[in-house]
Amino acid sequence: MVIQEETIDKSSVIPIYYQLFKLIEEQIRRGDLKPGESLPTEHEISSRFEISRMTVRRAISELVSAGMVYAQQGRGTFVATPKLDNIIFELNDFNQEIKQRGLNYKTTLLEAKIIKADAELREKFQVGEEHKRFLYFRTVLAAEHERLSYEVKYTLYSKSKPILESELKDPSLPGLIAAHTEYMPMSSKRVLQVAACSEKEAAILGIAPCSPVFLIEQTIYDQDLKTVGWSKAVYRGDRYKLTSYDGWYKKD
Amino acid sequence: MVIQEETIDKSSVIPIYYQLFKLIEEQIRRGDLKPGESLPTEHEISSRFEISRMTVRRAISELVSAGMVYAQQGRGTFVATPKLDNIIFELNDFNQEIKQRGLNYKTTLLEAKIIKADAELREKFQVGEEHKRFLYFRTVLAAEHERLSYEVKYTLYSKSKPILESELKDPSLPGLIAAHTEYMPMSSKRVLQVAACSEKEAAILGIAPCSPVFLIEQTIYDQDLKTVGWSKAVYRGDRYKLTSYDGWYKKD
DNA sequence: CAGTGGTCTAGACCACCAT
DNA sequence: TGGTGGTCTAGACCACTGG
Repeated sequence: MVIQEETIDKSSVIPIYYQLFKLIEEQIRRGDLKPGESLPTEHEISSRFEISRMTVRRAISELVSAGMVYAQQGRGTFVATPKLDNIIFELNDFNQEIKQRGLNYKTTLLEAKIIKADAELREKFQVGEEHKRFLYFRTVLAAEHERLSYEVKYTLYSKSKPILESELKDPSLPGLIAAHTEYMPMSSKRVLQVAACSEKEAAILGIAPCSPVFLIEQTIYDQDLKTVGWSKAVYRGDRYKLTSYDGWYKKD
Repeated sequence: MVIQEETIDKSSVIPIYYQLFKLIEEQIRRGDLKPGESLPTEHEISSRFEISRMTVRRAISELVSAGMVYAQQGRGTFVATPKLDNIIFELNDFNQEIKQRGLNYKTTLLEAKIIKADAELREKFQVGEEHKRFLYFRTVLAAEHERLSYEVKYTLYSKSKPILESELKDPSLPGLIAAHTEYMPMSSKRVLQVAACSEKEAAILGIAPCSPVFLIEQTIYDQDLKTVGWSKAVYRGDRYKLTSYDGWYKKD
């Protein structure tokens, strides 16, 4: 497969590896290089453009990262088939979309208190009798006076700097834990389910009981995989959705 | 910050860059290197281990990919703070979990036919009067005689190799399109919502009407972003969930 | 200005694959 | 055995940051 030579400018401020990456990417997108076909060898590209093989490898490694080609030692480098059957839903924050719409959103703190550890909480946090106290608080997010989500959060309690109400309204539980406990959140697990909301949740969100909702439970761990935080969030099913893009979109 | 020297073995079959990557990763996990702290400079690591700076850079680039450090030109390289507020739900196939449980699952083809394009379909596929025919089919996935999901799928129809029933049962619509049309799927968009299932869907899945369900609509595009396939899938809310892990898990 | 990371070179040796 | 990608070297020059 012939790669156009005239589009590499070695004196450009744009890195050579990046120019080459874009060049090959474009050929794949246009269909000049089809899935399963092989790229020229690294040595061949290197000598054709009179650039170092290491620079060629840098360009190819970018293509590999983008999932557009794959390399096989001893055989060659080949154009990949777009994988469209993966599902990857990603968002920085479930509420980000709401915020980005520029709506007038507001977080309300419904309740916040120190509670005694009961058996269920100790089970969740895998702690014994020595931990008697947890911080417990509940928040509601609303936009344009419509309530959108309801969250219940728990963390291990440790006396430290006083916590401001504004901090409890911050959606980031890991951030709160990092700032106000001795623990450093290192990883987190989330489980997303659909559910019919309870009467209590329905009343808080102002929707009909049994309406379908997103339910996200988050568990936060420190570096020893000790549970240091837990939250359960309910999101109105008619106001949230997740969108995912797969394959080879151009995003230049 | 001191990095242990004795753990790099230049004669090992394990690449040097990988040993160094693991070495620094471990120090970050253990907390020897804390978020915000700087790594030794590339030159310093290079000379301390008596390895090339390019090799050091390779190790650091792996750490950057893992999200554990970030580099700033002219300043240095720093340990990142784990980002736990992202949400990334990922699965190769929404049904993969079901299959992995080793359950006896089965896909049933409910209906398959060539249909005339109506205005709604032409709108969805952004085609004019020239496309009169679409392939339309519906499938149900069951495991252990319990119906789990229901899917409705459309593709542009083009006369080609005959399609086997087994191919219509395959969950991959992009695969079917690649194999039996002139189009090459290159990208795809999915929207996930929660919904209360309709009476028809409830009857098919054997659940109560208005039960909460996952609803995933997928649109498949070719390289020119022309729509070449569309599907709508309904998944029982009480049988599916999405799990996401964030932060610095070890997965050795 | 000195020090940092970013790019690039022109080689080298190796493991792996196909023939 | 020859060709491929994987690793590694010992330099070089640059752009950017900070004092």
